[in-house]
Amino acid sequence: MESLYNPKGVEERWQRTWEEEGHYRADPDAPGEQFSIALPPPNVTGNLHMGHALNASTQDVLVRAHRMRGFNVLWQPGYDHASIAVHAVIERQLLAEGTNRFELGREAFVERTWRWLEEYGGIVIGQLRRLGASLDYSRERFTMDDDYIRAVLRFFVHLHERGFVYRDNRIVNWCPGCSTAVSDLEVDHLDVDDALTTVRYPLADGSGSISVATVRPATILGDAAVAVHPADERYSDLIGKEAIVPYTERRVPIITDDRVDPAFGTGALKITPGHDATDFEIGRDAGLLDLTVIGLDGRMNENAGDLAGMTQEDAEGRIFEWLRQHDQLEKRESYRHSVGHCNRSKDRIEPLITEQWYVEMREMAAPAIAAIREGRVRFTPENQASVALDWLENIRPWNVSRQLWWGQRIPAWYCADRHVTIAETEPSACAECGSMELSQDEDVFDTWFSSALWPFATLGWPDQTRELETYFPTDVLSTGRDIIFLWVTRMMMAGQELTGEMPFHDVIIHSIVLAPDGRRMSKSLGTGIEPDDLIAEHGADATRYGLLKMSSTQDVRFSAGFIEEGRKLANKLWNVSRLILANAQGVTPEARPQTIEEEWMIARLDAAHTQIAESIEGFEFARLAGVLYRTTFDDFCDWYAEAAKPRLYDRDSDALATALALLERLLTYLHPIMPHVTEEIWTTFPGRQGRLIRSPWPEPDGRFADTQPRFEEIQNAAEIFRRSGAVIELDEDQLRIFDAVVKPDRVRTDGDPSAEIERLRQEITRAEGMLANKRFTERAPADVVEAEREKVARYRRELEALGG
RNA sequence: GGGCGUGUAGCUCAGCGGGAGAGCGCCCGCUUCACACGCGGGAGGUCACUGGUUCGAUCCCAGUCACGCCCA
Repeated sequence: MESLYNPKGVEERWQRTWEEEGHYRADPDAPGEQFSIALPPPNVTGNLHMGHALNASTQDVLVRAHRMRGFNVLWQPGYDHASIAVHAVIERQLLAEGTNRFELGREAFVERTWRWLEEYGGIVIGQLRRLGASLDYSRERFTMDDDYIRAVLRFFVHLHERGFVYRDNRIVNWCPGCSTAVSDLEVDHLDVDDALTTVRYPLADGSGSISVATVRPATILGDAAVAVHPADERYSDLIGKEAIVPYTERRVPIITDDRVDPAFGTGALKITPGHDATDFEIGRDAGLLDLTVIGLDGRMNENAGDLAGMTQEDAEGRIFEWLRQHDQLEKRESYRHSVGHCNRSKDRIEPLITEQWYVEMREMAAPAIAAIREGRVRFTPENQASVALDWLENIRPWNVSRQLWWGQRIPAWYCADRHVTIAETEPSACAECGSMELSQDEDVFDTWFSSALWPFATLGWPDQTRELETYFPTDVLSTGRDIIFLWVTRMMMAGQELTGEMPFHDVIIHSIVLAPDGRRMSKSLGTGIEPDDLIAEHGADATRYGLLKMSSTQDVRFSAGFIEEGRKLANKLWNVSRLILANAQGVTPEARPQTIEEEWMIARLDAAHTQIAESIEGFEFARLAGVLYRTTFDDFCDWYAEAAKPRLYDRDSDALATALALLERLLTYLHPIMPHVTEEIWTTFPGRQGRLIRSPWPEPDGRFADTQPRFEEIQNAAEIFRRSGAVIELDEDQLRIFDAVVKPDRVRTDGDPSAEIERLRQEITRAEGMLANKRFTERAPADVVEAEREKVARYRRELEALGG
């Protein structure tokens, strides 16, 4: 064994071996209680980023720990098809080739997409292998697999049968860049510097005018009303009159609506139902006309009269010119406000009226709300449950159609009379009129509509497979905060609706690893850190350890120190193993404790055992890493191994057998978080067979908890000696350990205990001060008071030993 | 506007009712036969601020000031 642990070859070798030997494979017929996790499907086009790596580390700890505890484990991998992202890539390619998807045709477009994915898609899961993620790679699924598509179509048909599905002309978030509608959740609101224009609208009866403020003058052409707040006295005598819309010179009513903010602009709002979401709602309630003047391409459409075909900017220019000529332009001032942008293409969202498929969600939300409230689905950290609840309680209809070609095509067919037939497979005739001339809806489903089925569609649903029977419902879902609405709540709703069960009972929301500057990692700013690079530099074990150690409940800035700590831990473990194994040829691991340090180390492992169990059950992975670090460095290496060294050098067979057994136990505890180095060491034990990955989880010993105080006396004596050269009295056994660990003949001390004496005197003063306070001794709990008394006694003993 | 969260050592973070902690960095000393990715020692903190509750507050409560994220 080399003196420096080099993870490089070791990690790759074990990843290959574990997978080849089938340790990652799930067998639904195997014994043991089930434990299953569905890996949140990464985007098929993506690369492994920090979130993936942290999330996979989290899940792998749970998966490996449960496997060792004898559970029948499935960790299910796969991809989602990333409808918009992939579609956009292909469209960009076509544009560069001087063509477009319509020239190419739907079938060829989809064919080309598959070919592109074969070459460039699906690399994240391979990268997870390098992290040591023990997914069942043989079960990889894709949301565009034939079976999966069948499940998605079944979902839609089911929702249709339940009466939740409808088609409607409503205002949507239209992304001109992606040429599709996107859901509210796919829109980011960013502050934008705009201009606020105040325009005078003459009253139709010639009695004056009313001024309105707008950030989008081009939409004036689509105005259907002017609205004021009902309580706004400034305008009370104008209500019911008509105003004349500039440029088009149409007459529109002046109405009231309490959604108007009297503090915005002049307090009078132009209502343009075709181009603003709030206006659309006001317009619907007031029975106004939905006039659209901007088309899907973002340009003025045929309703814009002589401005048709112009860009909005050009149209605005013409409208300004007209306003100036007619002296109706009151003012124009700079204005900063929040504007929706597509979170894919970053284009400014155009609110437009289009016909889309919607799913009414309220009825489906109710069981998900109940499950969270009743604790049947728990969130960690707990406060994330309220985020999910808040969204579910205010849920809105879901626009599930996307005007794209890459995805599951909506199973709705139309006859010449526009009757709709919804069916899983292509119908031979219109359900309403029997017409045989049918054409299928051109749109595909929102990607999240399909991934909502992930925890069970990957197991074969709607067929009742062995996998579904064994592994569903799954146990844990681990993901990032931004995915709660997009996915977690939707999986809960789909699960209840289709299987009658919540798809998991625990949701872990992992922290976000920020760039060192405290902002989200950003490729464009160059602040991204690639997990692959960390693995190459420090090893997968160190990367896993570091990511988990740095991710407590709050978001955290990336700090290489945590990864380096993991690397040092691996190296430390490697070297203490060298110490033990170098002397242990032919020895069988067996705990035969005969000395204080051995008994104490067993007690320390027992204590660690409890804390490890608590950390895993409570999903406290940073705490888990901390416990393992301290147990390894402080307890095992600094104290136990140092104390045991003389007997190991003497090849004392009891000491060696015990050392091997204790090391084995330590390796087992460390395996879920650092699988490679632990497996590598474990395998080199004399006469070893089998694999650590499949070894049983240790049981605590429980016999030696009372060794703690006697051992702490040694540790305390060592500290005082090292600081001051003063020797605290110890018994013979304790002295043996003290000599082995401290090596007093080699320690150079100043031999000046005065600083130590001063420190102890201060401590005594503090504790005696407390004890002199009657209110403390009377009101504080008895054990607290007693503890202070004991401290004073101990400090006095130590002071005496120092000659103070 | 509503919600969630964070301000603790130079840095990144634990701790959350009874003596302020870790890792990294810094200083000093160690080629001690597992490890210099090491060992030992040390310096460094009005635990954001102001009140309150308590025998006792970094921890609980109220408010203030900063910062972050989400929803509308």
